[in-house]
Amino acid sequence: MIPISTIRTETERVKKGLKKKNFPNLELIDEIIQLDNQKRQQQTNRDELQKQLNDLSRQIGTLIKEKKNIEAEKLKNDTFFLKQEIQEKESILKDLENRINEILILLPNVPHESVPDGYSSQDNIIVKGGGELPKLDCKAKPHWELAEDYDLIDFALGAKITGTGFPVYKSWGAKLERALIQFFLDKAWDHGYVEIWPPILVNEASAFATGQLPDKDGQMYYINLDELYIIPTAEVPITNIYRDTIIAEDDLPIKNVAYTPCFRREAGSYGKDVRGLNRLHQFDKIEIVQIAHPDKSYQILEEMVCYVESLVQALELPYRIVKLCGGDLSFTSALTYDFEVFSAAQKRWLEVSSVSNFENFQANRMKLRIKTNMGKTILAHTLNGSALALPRILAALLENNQTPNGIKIPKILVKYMGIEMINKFGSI
RNA sequence: GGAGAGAUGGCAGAGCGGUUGAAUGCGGCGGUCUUGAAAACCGUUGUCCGUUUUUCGACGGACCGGGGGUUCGAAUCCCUCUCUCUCCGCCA
Repeated sequence: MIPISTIRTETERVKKGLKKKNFPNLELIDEIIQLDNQKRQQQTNRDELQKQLNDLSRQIGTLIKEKKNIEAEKLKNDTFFLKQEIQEKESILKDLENRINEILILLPNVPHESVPDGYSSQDNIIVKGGGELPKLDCKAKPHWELAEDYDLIDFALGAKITGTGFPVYKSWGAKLERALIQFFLDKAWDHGYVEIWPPILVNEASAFATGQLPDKDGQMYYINLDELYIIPTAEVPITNIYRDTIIAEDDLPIKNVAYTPCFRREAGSYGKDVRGLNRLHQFDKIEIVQIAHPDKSYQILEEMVCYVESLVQALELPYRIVKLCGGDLSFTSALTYDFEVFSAAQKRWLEVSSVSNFENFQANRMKLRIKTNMGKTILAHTLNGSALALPRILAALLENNQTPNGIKIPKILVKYMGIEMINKFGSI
């Protein structure tokens, strides 16, 4: 949620930013400023009346102590109209506040000034590429066929147990999944991220704080009986650790990493894009989260991008880093870099990570603040990134590393797998 | 799931209708003392909103788990929700 003070003091920047995000209702900005003016006016009035009442009450207190009951009763009568007036002002004030809030939660975050204009992924900018595209012969298979050939993943079985989009990993497929999780967690641990193993069900306040609600209501699974949401990403429980807290500047940056399964309803998805591991209802992801001082958050964003890059490099996957344009940016993000990995058999780039700076957008919602060394209390900046999401990494690994003799395990994972190659006759 | 107890400032812990934003202790910060440190002593110590100020600040309002009520006045009384603890039951 954009702080109202930002809207007030940087109106033009906010408008320009929201326009870049293709936000259609820019007139809401003017409306909110007007409402805010009214609200402050109203509060000043209310406070003044409240003061009068408090003064009277105090006087009544002293009078009663001095046994001057008649005078006290007189004063009591005086409070009647005052109270009524306060109540009126109070109710107007509340209405104004509610309306302001309603608008505020509808406004997406203001993008960073470096974010390119654009409407869709077509307009994103490729900032960097790396790794070599594998040369596969024309008989190369997509991962869903390889998964079946080597008995690694059973999509039909998952559909039987649960439904489509809930694959069953088996044998070396299961172990490969576990190896990746272990590798990603170990790597993050070595880079100073404190590991967290959080709940994967969260309450409404948490879902709201990170911005999933109200924006993504309907994309999350919801447990009606207990009014709990099943997390679409570890970002939700991890960032919410710091909801309603004030962190000392010297404790920054806070770096956390968590592995969790993630659940997304993906309502409205269909077609070839959802084949195999490309789009699932349940998948595994390692998420890194940082809480940072506003002055340092963009430097930290670059560091996080570098870190994620080191992961895809370690897995020897061809990748590219994409800077999202305004129209492709998520509701909460100010600047996002996507990582894409090349899936050789599908001949497509698959998104495997999204690294974002939310600036104070989430922090404002969840009242996550920093006590600076100067003694000031300011909103923190929050950042997070996938490091990494497993299914499409797995898809790319299977496809890119297929050989006539089996599927080659990347060197870095050999120690986790205990084998160098998955083949049809057991593995070596 | 059943029965009971409780929720107060960074922490511990008083207050149980009238200058109580809240005693006291610990912690934190500043100072005195010391070659330095410790100890001791003195001072200080939350958050949000608004008004005002060039800044420091000053003033006003709100906040004692959340919401509502009673009252001139509530941390204190009432209702309700949430959470925590203890005992019983169930259980990986």
